[in-house]
Amino acid sequence: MTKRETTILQAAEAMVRQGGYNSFSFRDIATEVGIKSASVHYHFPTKEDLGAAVAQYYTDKFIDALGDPNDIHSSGKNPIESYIAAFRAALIEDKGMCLCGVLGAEADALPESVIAATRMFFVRNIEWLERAYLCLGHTENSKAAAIQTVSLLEGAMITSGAMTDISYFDASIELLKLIDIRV
Amino acid sequence: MTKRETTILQAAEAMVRQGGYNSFSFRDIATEVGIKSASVHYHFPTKEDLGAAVAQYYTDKFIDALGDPNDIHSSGKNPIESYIAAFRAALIEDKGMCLCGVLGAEADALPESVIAATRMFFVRNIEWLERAYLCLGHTENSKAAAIQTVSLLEGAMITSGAMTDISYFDASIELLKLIDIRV
DNA sequence: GTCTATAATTTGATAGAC
DNA sequence: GTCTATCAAATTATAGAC
Repeated sequence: MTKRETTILQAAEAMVRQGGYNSFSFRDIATEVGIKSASVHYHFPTKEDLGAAVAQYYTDKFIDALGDPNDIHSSGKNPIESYIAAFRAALIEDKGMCLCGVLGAEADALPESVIAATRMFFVRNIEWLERAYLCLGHTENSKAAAIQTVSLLEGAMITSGAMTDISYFDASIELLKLIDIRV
Repeated sequence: MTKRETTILQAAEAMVRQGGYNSFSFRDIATEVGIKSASVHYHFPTKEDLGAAVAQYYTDKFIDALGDPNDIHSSGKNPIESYIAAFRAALIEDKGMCLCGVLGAEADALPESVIAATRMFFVRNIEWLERAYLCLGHTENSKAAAIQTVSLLEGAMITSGAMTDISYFDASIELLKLIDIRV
């Protein structure tokens, strides 16, 4: 992945997170990056290529930023709280939805490879969360707790975004605290 | 609202729920309904008009189908279970996302009146849920419980849709049962 | 790698006949 | 209300020069 390609993916990420897969064009990306649309096609021949690449780029970046749940736990912190903080930061700092939450909502009309990349976001996040809950002692319900956590956070972003009020996000995630009492 | 306008809104609803606001055109709607695109413009002059109308149509239909939470409770049923069933039916029978969940995810790039109509979906759903939790005895946390419920259901639809596996929806909504123990 | 130029199609929208 | 006809702009994508 060259620097230019990374810059293109960053521009695409911002636009998908604001309005979805069909809300931007190759010209929009090109203008933002400071090149021409034909040059964007050189790096990503079709929009499907670009869509799948940005979903994978976002997922890699997101999972990488989380770090290892066991390491977080070993250092005395709660990995679930770290995970929640990652979503909250994405909502506040980037002022945007979760990229794969948006693509997931539009999934029925997306090209196959974009759907596949979007699905991988959820697979890898649920894997991460399951390991986090396991090291917190949830030996029986770790998979279910993981699914519940990612679902609630995706929904909290949407509710909060639709209401344009971060307090709806914070009110939503309070529900996650109830998972702990189930250990 | 004439029959023709209702038919147009139903076609638009299906398309938004499949792929979002920018995934369909006036021609798509016209073909589906069996008329020409100019005729669609006669009923809904701009796409913003159509978008706002379909969000309001969907919300009215959804809230109306729920009925009154007090009546449900009086008849011996749990209104929250009725609410969950409404979302599950929307996911299975229509094979689509929540229309306002999709629009909420795309909100940053939608026309003002479409965002406003989308926000009303969440306002009215939270109101309904708050009344439901109140009649179940949640006198202190009814608003928070309402927000948590709609967020989790919206997120459960996205996760389930992205994974194309309804079991992710069912695993997600198990978390709502924990709200009861908080009464 | 990036550009100019352009093809082929689609899009939201309007004018005016019936 | 619906149609034909049309428009101007935008869209994805390609060919070929530099």
